[in-house]
Formats: sequence, structure tokens, C-alpha cells
Amino acid sequence: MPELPEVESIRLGLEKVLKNKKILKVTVLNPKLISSKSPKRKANKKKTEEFIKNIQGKKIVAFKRRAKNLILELNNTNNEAGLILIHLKMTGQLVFVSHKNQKVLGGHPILESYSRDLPNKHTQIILNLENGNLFYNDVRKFGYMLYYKNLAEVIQNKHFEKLGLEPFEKKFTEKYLREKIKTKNKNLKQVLLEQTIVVGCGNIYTDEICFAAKILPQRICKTLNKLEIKSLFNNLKIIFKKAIQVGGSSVVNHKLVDGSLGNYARQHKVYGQAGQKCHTKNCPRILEKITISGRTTVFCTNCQK
DNA sequence: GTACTTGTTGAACG
DNA sequence: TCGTTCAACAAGTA
Repeated sequence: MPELPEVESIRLGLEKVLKNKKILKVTVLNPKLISSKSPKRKANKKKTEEFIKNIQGKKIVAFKRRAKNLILELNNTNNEAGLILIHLKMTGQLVFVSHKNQKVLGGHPILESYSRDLPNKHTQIILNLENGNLFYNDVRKFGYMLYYKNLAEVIQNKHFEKLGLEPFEKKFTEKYLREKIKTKNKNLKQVLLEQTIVVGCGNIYTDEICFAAKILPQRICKTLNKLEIKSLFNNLKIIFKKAIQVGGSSVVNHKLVDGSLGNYARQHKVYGQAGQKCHTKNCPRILEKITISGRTTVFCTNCQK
């Protein structure tokens, strides 16, 4: 499940091979993914034609990220700009295969579809570039690849507009987090998942960050004291930073793959470990599981308060 | 066969 | 008009 570190790793891995490359041809195998963000979206022939017309022939001039969204900035010789907004949701995967048959991939770690010939049954969209082909694969087809004229058009989307700060931007400070959090009458997990204060936390990293910060995810935000918020702030940054470093190896050159991919190597301390003994040294407690905001939540009642 | 999983959207509420 | 809650989307895995 790509959360911020995975998405950033994809960006880092693909930026080099995609930048300043022209999109020669676009193949939309699943028109739903380019039609809209809505879960109930329908395939639309006209939209597909427009999508192709709008990006074919343009050059990728920048590859950026905002929260868990990837943004390919485009331009052409007539100076007509545009951008492609990509969200991988739970199971999206981007794979670039160069003309020399070198692979760079990132996103959902499915070994099978990674190693299988491309395109395969999970391939939804293909961009043929000057130096190779970019495949968008998505098992559950929740993701999207949308064309926009400019960033202002993207921001018109209410949810996008309400996105909080990036964890690594300068404006994201301990004081900012404290000011925002101390008024919230909701539990910490819910608030982190909302993306409205700080972006990037999904179900997995939220539990990991709460564990590292020694705070129970069900705690009501306004009951957190200064020291706890400091711990939350520090650990959020530490965990994302570490994960990006490790996640960097999830974007691999195919020639280096020895069967064990880096993105599996993520060291989860609580996620998916309910019922097991807490990983903290000398802690005898068994990790507990509850549901918060409809999502599985795992924690240690001894290590987290 | 059935339950469970995921991030975001938008409908439905108060 | 606003905030909040929750089903929906799809398909693989246990």
C-alpha cells in the first residue's frame, strides 16, 4: 500500500528516467482510470480520446509529489503545458521498462506482476516514451491517472485543497502540529488519516508512528501534552525518513534484483502483528487490535499511553 | 465459500 | 453551509 514513503521512493526512482522524455504514444486499456476519481466512475469514450490528445506528443518536464499523489508536468514545443495526476491508491504500481530492457518499478509489491511480461492483465495504461515504456498496473483498479490543464485546476478538488503540510517542508514544525492538534476533539489515528494537518500517513504508518511516539492511537488529540506532541512530531519525521531510505530500494534496477525486494523489508513494529508479543525489549505485553475509523489498529498498552 | 484488507470519494446525515 | 460519518469501489489472500 503506497503511503508517502513509497510514493516518494517511486518519484525518486523514476524521475531520472522520465524527465525530459517525450510521450510518443498513449494506450488506455482501462478507460475508467482516466475518467475521474470517483469510485463509481464509468468508462467514457470521449474522455479517453481527450486524455490521449492532451498528453500525446508532450514532454515530461518535471516529476513531482504532493501527499500521496504523483504529478507529471508536461509541455510541448508550442509551449502548451498540462499535467498528469497519478494516485496509486492501494494496489497501483508504476513500472518503467527501458529499450535496453532495464526495469525501474515502484508501488504495490506484487512479485508476480513485477516479473511477468508487460503489459499483463493488471496493466491499465501504457505510455510509450522516447527511451522506453511506462506501465501503470493496478490489481484493484482504485487508482487514477488524470489530465489537468494546470495545478489550479487540480486544487479545485475540495480534498486536494484541504491537504495539510508535507512532513518535510519547513512550515511543518512542532509548534504548527501542536497548535493544530490541541483543538481536535477526535482520536489521533483518525486525525492522522484525514491528511488535513500533515499528509502522508496511511493505515500502516499511522500505527507505526503512534507506537514509536509511545502514544495510543485512540487518544483524543486535545488530551495530548506538549511532550507527547513533540514525540509525535519527531517520530513522524524519523519514520518517514527511514522508510524513504529503505523504500528507495523498492525502486530497483531489475538487474540487481536477487529475489528479495527492498520494499518487503520494511520493519513493522505493530502493523499486522496483533496477538504477538510486543517487540520492545523486556516488554511482556501482547499487541492488541481494535478498529478505528473502520481500519485495523494495533498497539501495545504497555509501551503506549 | 466467506471474511478481511486498503485510500479516497461523495452521499447522507445533523 | 458546514462538519462528521460511513458505504462504496475490486480482487487477492487467509
